[in-house]
Amino acid sequence: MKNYSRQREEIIKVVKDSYNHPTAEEIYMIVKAKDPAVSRSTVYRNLGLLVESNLIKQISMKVGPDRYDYMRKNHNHAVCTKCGKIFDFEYSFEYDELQKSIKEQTGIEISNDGIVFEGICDSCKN
Amino acid sequence: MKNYSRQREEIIKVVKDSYNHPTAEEIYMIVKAKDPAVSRSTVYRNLGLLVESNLIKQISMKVGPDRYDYMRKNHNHAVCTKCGKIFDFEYSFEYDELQKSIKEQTGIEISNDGIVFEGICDSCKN
DNA sequence: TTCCATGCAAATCGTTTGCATAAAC
DNA sequence: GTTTATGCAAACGATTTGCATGGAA
Repeated sequence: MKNYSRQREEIIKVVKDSYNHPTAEEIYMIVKAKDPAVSRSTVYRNLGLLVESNLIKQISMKVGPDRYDYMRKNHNHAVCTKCGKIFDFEYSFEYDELQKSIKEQTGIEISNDGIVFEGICDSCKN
Repeated sequence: MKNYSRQREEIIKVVKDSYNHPTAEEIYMIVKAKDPAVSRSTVYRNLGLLVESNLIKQISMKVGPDRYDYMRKNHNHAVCTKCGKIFDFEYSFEYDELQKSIKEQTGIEISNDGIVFEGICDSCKN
């Protein structure tokens, strides 16, 4: 992410303005509406860069394509493993203790948003 | 999963005997060593069925193919988002409270193994 | 003898890559 | 003028599907 680009600027804007965890394809469609010449690879490439620089978060699940989330205040994600819908929620953990325990047992250092909660959502339960 | 099949039996056995969270491909290779005629689709199809009937657990990550885990006692998974390695660990949460909170805020009902912890492992930190 | 599971190959889906061109610095 | 980012199309990896066949109940 060394050089500025009009496309990247727009991609950031789109993710930032989306509060529904869009997929790469959805982001591509929105950007394309404004700039019909944009290519899918540009979207993928930039999403990758933005994730690396911690500007956005990438959420992978069993079901469907990855989704992206602009980094705002601390919140967690609960994912429906049937339909792939993502819900935000807030909950304060004993992070310190949990982190320490995981670190000791596995060597892995997790962050607040390194926890994904999976389950079945209301509408899929029927 | 209505009818018995020799192939399924072997697939279950392989996952059960693997303590390293194998991928579908890895499972396929092991089964194929015993039964060269087995097909990849059979492995995929059966893994899907076994996940549905809660005999095994499917773990998806940002990196690489899904991995499978035979259902034993309660343990959690910490995934390295760089190399995809999965570590087991044990930690007792305040599940009831957490579950209730998520349920209230999102409608999602999670189970113990519906929590995946993501971070960077020791060897990838270098 | 009626389903259900299999094997094979082709198709699909999400994503990445190679390469020539265009834009940033 | 030298990078770096783009657009396109082709390649890719993981998984799913359609269809004919073989095995289970």
